[in-house]
Amino acid sequence: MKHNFRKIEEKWQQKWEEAGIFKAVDGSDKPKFYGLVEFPYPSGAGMHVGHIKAYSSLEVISRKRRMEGYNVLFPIGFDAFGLPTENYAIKTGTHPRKITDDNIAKFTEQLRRVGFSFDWDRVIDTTDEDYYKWTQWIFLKLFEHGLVFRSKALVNYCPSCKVVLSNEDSQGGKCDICHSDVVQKSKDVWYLKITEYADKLLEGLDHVEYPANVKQQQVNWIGKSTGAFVDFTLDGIDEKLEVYTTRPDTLFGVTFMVIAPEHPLIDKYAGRVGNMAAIEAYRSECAKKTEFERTQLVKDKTGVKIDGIEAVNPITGKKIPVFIADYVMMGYGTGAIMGVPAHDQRDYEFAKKFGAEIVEVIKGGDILVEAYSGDGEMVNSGFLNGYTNKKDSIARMIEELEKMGVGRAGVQFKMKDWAFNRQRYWGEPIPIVHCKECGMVPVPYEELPLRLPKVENFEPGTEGESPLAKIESFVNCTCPKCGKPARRETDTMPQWAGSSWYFLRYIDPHNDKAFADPEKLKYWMPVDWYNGGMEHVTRHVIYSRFWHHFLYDIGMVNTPEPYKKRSIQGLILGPDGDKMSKSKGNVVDPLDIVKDYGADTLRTYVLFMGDYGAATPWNDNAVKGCKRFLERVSGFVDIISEDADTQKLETPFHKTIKKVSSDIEDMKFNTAIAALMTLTNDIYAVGKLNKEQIQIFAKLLCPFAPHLSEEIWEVTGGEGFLSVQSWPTYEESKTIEAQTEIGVQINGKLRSTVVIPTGAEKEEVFAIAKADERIASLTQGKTFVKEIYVPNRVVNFVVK
RNA sequence: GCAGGAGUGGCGGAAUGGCAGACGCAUCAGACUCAAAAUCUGACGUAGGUGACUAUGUGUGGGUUCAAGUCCCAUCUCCUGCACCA
Repeated sequence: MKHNFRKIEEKWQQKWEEAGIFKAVDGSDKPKFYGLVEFPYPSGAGMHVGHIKAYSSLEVISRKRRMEGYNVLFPIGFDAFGLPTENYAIKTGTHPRKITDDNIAKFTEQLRRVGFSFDWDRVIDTTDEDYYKWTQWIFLKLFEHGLVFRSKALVNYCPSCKVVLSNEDSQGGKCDICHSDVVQKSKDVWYLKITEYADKLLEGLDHVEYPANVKQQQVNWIGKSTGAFVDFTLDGIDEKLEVYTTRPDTLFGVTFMVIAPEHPLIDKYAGRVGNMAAIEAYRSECAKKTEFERTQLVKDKTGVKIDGIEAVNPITGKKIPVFIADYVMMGYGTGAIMGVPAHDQRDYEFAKKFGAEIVEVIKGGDILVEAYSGDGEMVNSGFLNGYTNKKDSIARMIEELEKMGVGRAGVQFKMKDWAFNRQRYWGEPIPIVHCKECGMVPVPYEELPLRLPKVENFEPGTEGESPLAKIESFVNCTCPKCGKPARRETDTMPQWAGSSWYFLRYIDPHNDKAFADPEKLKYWMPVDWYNGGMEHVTRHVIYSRFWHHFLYDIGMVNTPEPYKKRSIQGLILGPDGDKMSKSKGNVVDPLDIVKDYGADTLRTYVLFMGDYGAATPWNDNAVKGCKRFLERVSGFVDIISEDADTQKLETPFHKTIKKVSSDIEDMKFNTAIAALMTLTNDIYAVGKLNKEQIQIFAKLLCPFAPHLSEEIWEVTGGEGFLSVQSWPTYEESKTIEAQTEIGVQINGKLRSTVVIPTGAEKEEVFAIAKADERIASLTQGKTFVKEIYVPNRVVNFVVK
């Protein structure tokens, strides 16, 4: 049979759609499988081969699950709010709604042509008002439960996009969208209190199957540390200066304090400060630097001593100087630290430069050379002298501090609250009204969705206010509480809002009474397997876990963790080994591959090209190799025979069923496909195969190359769709060959191979090996010291 | 600096401590062809040998073991994430 991929791919895509065989069934009594892939952002560029690889893993697993008798939910949708669309709208003067609709149509067409077995009845679009109604609903629930607050803060601001960015969106000091430098700006910001869930997010990791590096990255991101808050006093002023430290037991070694340049203490006591001019100069210098510069540059410690203010060590009563320095961040801990130069390298460098005293309190290092942060005996530390265990000395110090009322055990997280507003048009409006009388008032639930007004001009204001602020009819409203005139919030939610709960909406996408029916949620959740990219580990995955934990706490979902298992796909690099990018011109368009080689070839290649989790360069020739493989499979149809010779293939078939089945579960798609290629070579070596065998082969190939497999199933007289036939099974006993070739080593070096009956006794194997001509001649006149046999693998004779 | 991962032919990559290089690509030779493409057959880590074979070989240096790509110690390089986090 000729592999006419153009004809058969169109044919089967149409048939699948007409028959609706990939639709998930609500209320089924079959076991369920919920396979999830990260829904795409529908950009104007269309799909990328990376999307194909990202979806292919769960496509294969979902197809296998269906054949194994599961009720499978394998949905797709579009995460369509966001800046790229809005920027394109501004540039072209086209409404983002139209751009989004066009792009979704384009993506949909592309996805269909690859033959993915998505349930197309459940497609969602985060910009659809029936969808974002529920995004707003969840926001109001968060608001109702005190997890939303507003605060003036230094924020990451992108001057080019004119938008406030979260920490997650400005990693490395660059805007995630346009890559310009981010600056610090003071703004009113909506925050979601994700930090309140830091412990739950950390603890939840113990109950999910994520790859070790993914877990580790989330642990680092959350950055929990335990320690203590200690109150220093200021000499002659009735004021506390609170610090956070992980080593309160080094309190006897504190010789100075440092506060962040932005610390409010300075302005409060400006009158007492003798060198305010110098301090102001230093502060404005710091303000010019971005956070990136402040944290990234390897540089000398800088700072200024505050004249006229001294702190008092609560334990020793000693007076110590106070500095401002930019190595202390306002955003972590209390914005103030106690300087322990003997045991903290940063404090050490600072002390050296500014001439502060260095007092050793832990023995074990050489404080003349560098700070010592290891363990050791406590010295110069009053009641702590003689302690050698860090845990004990910390516990004792906290006990003392608590007794004295000047300190307490505490926990800090690196994770910060989630900045949750953007000054942009193309996002979910934040459903809050500002009333002079009542303050911030939530829009009543029954008024949702709060729709985006129609706008002609999407340009944000020069000071970064939202385009919505210019729409009087939107802004002016009445307070839902007191009925007096009020103003609407004009900021919108960030890109990450819609994707924080989308997997719940797939379960019941058309429900207009709730975001999803509780019974359906109970049946389908949690997501059994979620595949996506490494880049979302500290953003989308954390955010969505947070929302889901919250929904669990208010009784809206039945599990705390949304995703049971997470896997990560590796990047597809350009043929030159560089990351694919338009500017390098090394981007491969999946539709070109579909046109030239077929969807089955594309699907097979992206999984065969290498380890699924690793970054692998694209190789056009290797694509042809996969095409050649499928053509050889196609040729099986012409060599069907009910000849007895085909029995030679029994063992290879059972072996392959076993290997393909387990490799798919382990995401070792490359070796699964290799096993099918090996079997193909075996089949051509025999020269024929029977009908049962070709149908088994088609089933094994079906998750990878479903169009060709369906075609083979049909032309060999298979009934119905192959995609819903049962997955082949194997018998362990039939995966074993009657005879096995094993290696024979002398002193660990391979010298010969012999054929033994599989599972033969040790003694028999030794006899066969010794009878081998080469072995016999090499061991002639030598003494056998030791004889080792690894069943069905290798024999090793140790001789002298 | 901290954490995680990876270094295997010309290339992508396989190998529960047990015959390194499965499978594919590229290359070379042969068949078919007027010829080319496609297809089929064979060779294909490196060095030596006509040859059966011999030596050598998984970043580097040690070690454990009858046996190491795999385990241990040290070291170099690369990738990914975090990073003055007190």
